[in-house]
Amino acid sequence: MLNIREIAKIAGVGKSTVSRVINQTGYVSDETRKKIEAVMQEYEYSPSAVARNLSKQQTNSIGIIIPQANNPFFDEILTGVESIAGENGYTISFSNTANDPKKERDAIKAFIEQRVSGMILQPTFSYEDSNYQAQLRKLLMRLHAPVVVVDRPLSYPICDGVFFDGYLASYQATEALIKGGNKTIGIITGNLNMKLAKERFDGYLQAMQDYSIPVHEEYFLMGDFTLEKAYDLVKTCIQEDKLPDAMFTTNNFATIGFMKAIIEENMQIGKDIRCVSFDYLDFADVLGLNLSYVGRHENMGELACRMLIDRIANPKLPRRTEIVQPHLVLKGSELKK
DNA sequence: CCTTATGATAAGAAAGCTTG
DNA sequence: CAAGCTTTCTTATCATAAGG
Repeated sequence: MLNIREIAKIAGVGKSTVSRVINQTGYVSDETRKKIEAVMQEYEYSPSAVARNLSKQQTNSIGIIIPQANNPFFDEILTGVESIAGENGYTISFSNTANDPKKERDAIKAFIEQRVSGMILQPTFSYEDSNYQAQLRKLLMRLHAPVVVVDRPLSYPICDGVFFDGYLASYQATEALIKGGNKTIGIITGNLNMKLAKERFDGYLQAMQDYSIPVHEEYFLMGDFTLEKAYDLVKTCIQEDKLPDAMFTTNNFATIGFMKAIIEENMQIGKDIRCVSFDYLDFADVLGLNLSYVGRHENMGELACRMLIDRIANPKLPRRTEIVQPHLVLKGSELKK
């Protein structure tokens, strides 16, 4: 494989000139530029990213950290980041933390060593813990690159962020179930110590209150955003014959656990019980479930990546926070016939 | 003396080699 | 045996030259 020096020799110019052609910087006459381009094409020259990174002391890559790669919602974020990064000439490095703060720290350290140009971080479940945040802050200082936090807001924000109005989303989802004619509406929550889970519960409660729908505590299924827990809770409900008219499932795993239990009992969503889910599951369409859901109005990954690239180009911008709005999609599973 | 154009050189990390 | 130079490849910076 040829290097820049050999290309320069063949073209009969200095390697600085070749470098200027590659990077479209500085002064190069039209004539020499064409000549160099012809040589580069003929010998299929491609610059060494290794040497380029060494020289520039950075990699033109964006690090992305996601807590749970098997959740379709996080996949959506990842896909969004990747597409915007690609359009702008960045590559991405990916790390999955499985919600483990230690793994997250290791991932950030690896990105520090890689000299990433920026990082998109979706923190672990510990995101509200002040110890965790103090450690995180220290590490992020060492990164010397901008960071955008996604989906889980730190209580002491230290960088740009893209978040979601989960309260409003839950309100709208619950409202859809109410307008769908359901009299008793249950909810599968996450751990309510988490702000993210709490606001979804609060949005539900507010909608119920605004429409004067009585709430029954037996329909509050206190879950933890896992499939197994949601499954167990719904199973118990069915066995005790205490299923409400409709269920609002507040994350993807709650939805899947719920569906598993329902399908296992030979019940049909839309017929035996209504449902609106938080976030979109494409396989629900494949199964013909007509599952209504409240999704995100914009792709949070795309938004975060644009924000990060802006910040890399312009480090002195004031700190920015964007709140993505909900997007309700009704397909029929909310209607009591 | 400024603009355009080009080449020489240092810097960047680390392994391998040479020299004292 | 250790200090120091070379090598890898590219970019950024500086120096230089020509032409207006």
